[in-house]
Amino acid sequence: MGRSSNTDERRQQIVHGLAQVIATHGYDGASVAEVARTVGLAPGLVHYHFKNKQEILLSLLESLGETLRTRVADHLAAAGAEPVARLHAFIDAHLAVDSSADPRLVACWTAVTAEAVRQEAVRAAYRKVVEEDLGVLEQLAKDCLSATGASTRSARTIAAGLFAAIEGYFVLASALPDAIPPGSAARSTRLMADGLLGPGRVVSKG
Amino acid sequence: MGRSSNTDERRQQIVHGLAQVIATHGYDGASVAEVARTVGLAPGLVHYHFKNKQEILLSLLESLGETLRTRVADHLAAAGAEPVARLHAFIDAHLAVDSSADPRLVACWTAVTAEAVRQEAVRAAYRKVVEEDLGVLEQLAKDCLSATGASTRSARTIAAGLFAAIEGYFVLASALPDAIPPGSAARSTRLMADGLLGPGRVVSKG
Amino acid sequence: MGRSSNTDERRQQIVHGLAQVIATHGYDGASVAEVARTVGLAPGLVHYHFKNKQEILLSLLESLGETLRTRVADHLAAAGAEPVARLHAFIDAHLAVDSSADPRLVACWTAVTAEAVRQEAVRAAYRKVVEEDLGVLEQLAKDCLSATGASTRSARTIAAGLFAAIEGYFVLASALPDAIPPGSAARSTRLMADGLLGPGRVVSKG
Amino acid sequence: MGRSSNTDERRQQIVHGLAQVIATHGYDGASVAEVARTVGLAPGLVHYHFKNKQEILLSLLESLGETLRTRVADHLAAAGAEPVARLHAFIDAHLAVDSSADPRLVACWTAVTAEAVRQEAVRAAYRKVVEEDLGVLEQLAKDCLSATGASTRSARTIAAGLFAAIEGYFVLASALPDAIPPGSAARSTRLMADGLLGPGRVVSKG
DNA sequence: CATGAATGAGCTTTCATTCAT
DNA sequence: CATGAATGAAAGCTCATTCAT
Repeated sequence: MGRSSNTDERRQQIVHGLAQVIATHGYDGASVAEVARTVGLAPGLVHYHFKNKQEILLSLLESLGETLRTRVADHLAAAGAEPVARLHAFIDAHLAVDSSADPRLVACWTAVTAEAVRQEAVRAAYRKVVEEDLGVLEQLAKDCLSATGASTRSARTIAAGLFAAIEGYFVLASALPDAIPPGSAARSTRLMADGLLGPGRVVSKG
Repeated sequence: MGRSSNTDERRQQIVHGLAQVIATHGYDGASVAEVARTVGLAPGLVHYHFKNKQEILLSLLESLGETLRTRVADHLAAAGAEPVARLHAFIDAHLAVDSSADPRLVACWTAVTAEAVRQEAVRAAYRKVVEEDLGVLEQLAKDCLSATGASTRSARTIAAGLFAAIEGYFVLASALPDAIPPGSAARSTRLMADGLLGPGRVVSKG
Repeated sequence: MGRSSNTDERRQQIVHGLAQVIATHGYDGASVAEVARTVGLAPGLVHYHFKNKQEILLSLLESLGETLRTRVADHLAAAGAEPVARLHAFIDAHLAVDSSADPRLVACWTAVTAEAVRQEAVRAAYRKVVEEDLGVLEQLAKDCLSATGASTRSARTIAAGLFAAIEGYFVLASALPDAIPPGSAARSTRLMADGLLGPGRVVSKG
Repeated sequence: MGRSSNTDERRQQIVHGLAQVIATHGYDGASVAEVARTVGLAPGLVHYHFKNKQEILLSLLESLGETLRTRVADHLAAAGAEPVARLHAFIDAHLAVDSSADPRLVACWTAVTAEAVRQEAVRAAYRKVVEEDLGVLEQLAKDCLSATGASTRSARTIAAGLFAAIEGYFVLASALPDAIPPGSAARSTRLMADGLLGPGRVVSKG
């Protein structure tokens, strides 16, 4: 009896709508009304499925995290066992412009990042996603260091640097796409990784 | 003749107010009223000196560009003639945490960047600032490459990569400061530069 | 024949839910959704059993009237035949803090009264309940007056005064409970009754 | 320079508007938009002068308290020194239907009372007004008791009872005006006072 | 130049009510 | 009877911008 629940798909629809609108208008500029219009729903329905606008954003963040996790897993699975190859695979998972890369997601991610700066709850969720990603990256860096007999002390710092480069490419891709020579992001980041892992590698205070 | 115009001073005050507020509330969250309150002016006065809120942002962007230009010039002047030292100076101008570094400016910059994504006029002004900075960086890269007898073809790509890393550190510093090992940003970026300039350096399509 | 209708039971449930919610949130603050949630029903079901929210309120008013009627009847039955004792019993039925007194009902009653001020239909139903109660009170006043050989002309006025005192205690109990010395309401009202019935008793225009 | 401030009169205007609307629609039913329309102001202006709707209500409560204080002072000033006469003057200040009595204010007061039940801040302000009024009433009761050589122990209880009667008449006047014999309220309340002050007067626990 | 009141559009959110299942 | 998703009309509130003084 009763209509069968379609809450999950509705929530997904709304999250998708927010992603669409955020990509071009930013979070503040994404009115609930337009999000609803974008996915063809009545405005009131949005708040039936989500307590408030922030909750949609948190849900979107979760979804972005999930997408990222999947991409990373897929690329790593295809990369084999060689540490550096795996590190490169991680970079490609984030920056390679392949068939499954969605420029809209990048714009979305940078908008979410901007919002994490000023909403505590968003920052917490953002931190979770980032730290998971950073954790994987740190482990990959460790493996690379170990393979050459180097100390793994700097793995975290290396991970942070590479993550910054990736995040920076995202921002640049959103704001000034033509400032990035086409196809250079993944390649350059691999070289930056080489630099971080090389003989002059970072050490703490000496 | 009547009292001398204080327009410039007022405009600076207002721009400064916007910077203050933007750093914590973002651009959308920065109401004209609060900006005025922050610098002790009447709300109406803001629109006497600026056509609209966006114009204040553009003025702020100009001011940020000026600050950046000065910092870079100062660091380069102190760096001497050695190409790699000059490149490191450029990096330090952006990332070194010294007495003249203002975390508020970083937050401000990332907020402005976010706005450049969606306002054409802001993007244009942002592009101008970034391209000037990128231009300097490209030249520094060229000098480094020339010094080793290498082709300068990849200078632009190298500049973009380093700029991305810097921008990424800015974003990370704003959103998740403790994800960056303290003091590591400038050092890591120098290593990334080494990687980009090294033997495996980027080449375009072959 | 199919399952027996449970409409009456459902209606009672819903009315009970409204009473619960009204007591703390007022009528406007009592959303249909929360009323339904309070009694564990689906929101849609409420409008199957009641045309609209007002109808639930009217039903609640009827229920409150019934409760009152019962309390008065019980107290009068236990009071014997002496007129003043019966009047005191009426007062106790409204104000005594005994095991069967429900502070929630008082809050509920005052909320309903407030609503009677602005909804015609509620006022009509409220009038019916009040006038029945007032009618009983007037008769009790008449009996007291007759017993002393006094004119019964002022019975209605006396009844109105006592009813006002009772209603006022209800309001005060809801809004500022600690303004009423504990246990004083019934006792004070009996004294007020003495005053109204006494030698200086009210007379109309002369 | 600049337009001279008219904030005070605007605030008064808005408070007056709320009083008008509240009297017929209750607090929840009084939309800010209608309040503004009632006094011929733009909707946005209301929130320029008041932080939110509740603040208007608190301001109204203050204004009602001031009106009450003035009425009581005026009546007491005209009453002379005789304790019972002064008590009667207090009652008249609240219940006499004279040229300065405003039925709208009564409706307003009952609506505010209803709101005090559920908004903490309103309750606090309401308590302040009521306790000042009750304090005066208690002192008047004490004076009456002292004049007859009786203990003043029950003054507070007497005051609460009379206040309840007054409040009850307010409620009744708002909800069912014709349930009160015209002109009887003040007279009956005086008699109730007689009863409370009489030989059977309230005593605590025996 | 400066003030701060005024405007009105637009936002998020709530909610009584309806309706497909 | 019952469910719970869907609707759409408010509501309170914010704010860039204008303007009388």
